[in-house]
Amino acid sequence: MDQKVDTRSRILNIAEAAVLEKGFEATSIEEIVAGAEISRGGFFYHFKDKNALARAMLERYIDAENALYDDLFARARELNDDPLHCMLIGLKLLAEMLEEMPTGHPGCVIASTAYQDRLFDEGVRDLNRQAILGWRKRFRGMFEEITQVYEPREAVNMDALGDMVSGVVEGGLVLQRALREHNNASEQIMLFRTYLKLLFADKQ
Amino acid sequence: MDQKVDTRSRILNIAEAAVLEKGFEATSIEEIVAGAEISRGGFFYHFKDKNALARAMLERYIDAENALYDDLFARARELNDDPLHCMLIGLKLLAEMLEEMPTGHPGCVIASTAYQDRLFDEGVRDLNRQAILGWRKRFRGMFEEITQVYEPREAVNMDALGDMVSGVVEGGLVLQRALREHNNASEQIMLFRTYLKLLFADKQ
DNA sequence: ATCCTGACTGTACTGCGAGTCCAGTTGACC
DNA sequence: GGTCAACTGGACTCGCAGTACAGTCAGGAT
Repeated sequence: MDQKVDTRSRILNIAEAAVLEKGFEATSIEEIVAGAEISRGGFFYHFKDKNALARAMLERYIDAENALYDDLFARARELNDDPLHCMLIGLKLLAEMLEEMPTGHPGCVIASTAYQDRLFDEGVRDLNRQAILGWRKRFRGMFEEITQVYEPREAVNMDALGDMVSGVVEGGLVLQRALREHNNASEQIMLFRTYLKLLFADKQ
Repeated sequence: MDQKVDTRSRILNIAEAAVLEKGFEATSIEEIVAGAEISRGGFFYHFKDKNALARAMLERYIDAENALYDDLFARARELNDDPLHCMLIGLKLLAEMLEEMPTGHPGCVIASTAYQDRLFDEGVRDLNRQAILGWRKRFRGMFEEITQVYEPREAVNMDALGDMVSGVVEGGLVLQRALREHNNASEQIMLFRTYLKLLFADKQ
């Protein structure tokens, strides 16, 4: 129970790698079971269909992403107590993290899921939606803290600004994937960081 | 030859609507031929396989998008000769255009293709890449014109800033699609517009 | 009038992958 | 020794992509 990873997790690991590399539809159950060294029957024992697999993968991915953000901004907070600088440091850390991934970031499952959503059931779609709404709330909260200290130079909708973090990451990953370049996402985050510096230049 | 749309275009129209609504994989040749009222043989007469269809669709989509940008910024230029204001007006027009689409923007084929790229051959992938590089060049050119008149408050990489237009649109469309909201993309564009206003605030 | 060609129709076939069904095996723990 | 969870293995259906090919049909070219 400690030495060998349990089968379900092994399936998820193999599937995640394959799906991030080539997409959900292009990944066959055949190759997943081959990679995990189980039988087709074994796969369907754990997941009633591909939809259930997608759902489990998405849940795991979202949890990991949230844990990453928690960690990143906690570290940033340790370095600087000012909410703006905390945000700026967190974004820098995020950008660095994306750059350090040798093959480039695996690519956000959110976008991939969004564009193939007819393949999935309502549960999967809703999971996706809730994840983005969660990030909106997280970042809007951080931006509201900033506005208590800094006067924004231009009026902006805080929900939209919160969404922009996710949007810039997603958009950057799309570019990176399509262009086959390696640091578009981190560059885009750094540009967004500059935006925040310009927006919150003056203390209240 | 005038009255009825030729079969190839009819196939592309039907396919485009279906693909934008539910994705490429989820669209079967069966339903395309049913919609276009032709036989399966007829379909394969025009397109050797689904890949050729994807390629033709992408070509048409990219041409349309480029024509749209040409038109938008030409109109903006008529309204104001200053390169910054031309850019700001063009983005406003783009945002308005996205909002006016009742069902929301169909969703950019670029992102969709990027995340399913293993389904496609090198030709399709390259088409995608070239399109984004074209937009990078277009917007970088516009930003360089702006910097000849306005001093940017912060140093930014002009290629990355050019990419940010595409990235913000793509990212916004991903959010919109996943959230099932209607104006995220236009909101994101307006936020990016504010960024430019802050970045190029002072004349040289 | 005839021939040719481009644009199809219609049918029959292969092959792959998802998903179902189910009978049987194996190892752990109670 | 019995029970149960975690499988294996094989046979089957179904939908869809793609192949193959024979035949039809309208409209020029000669």
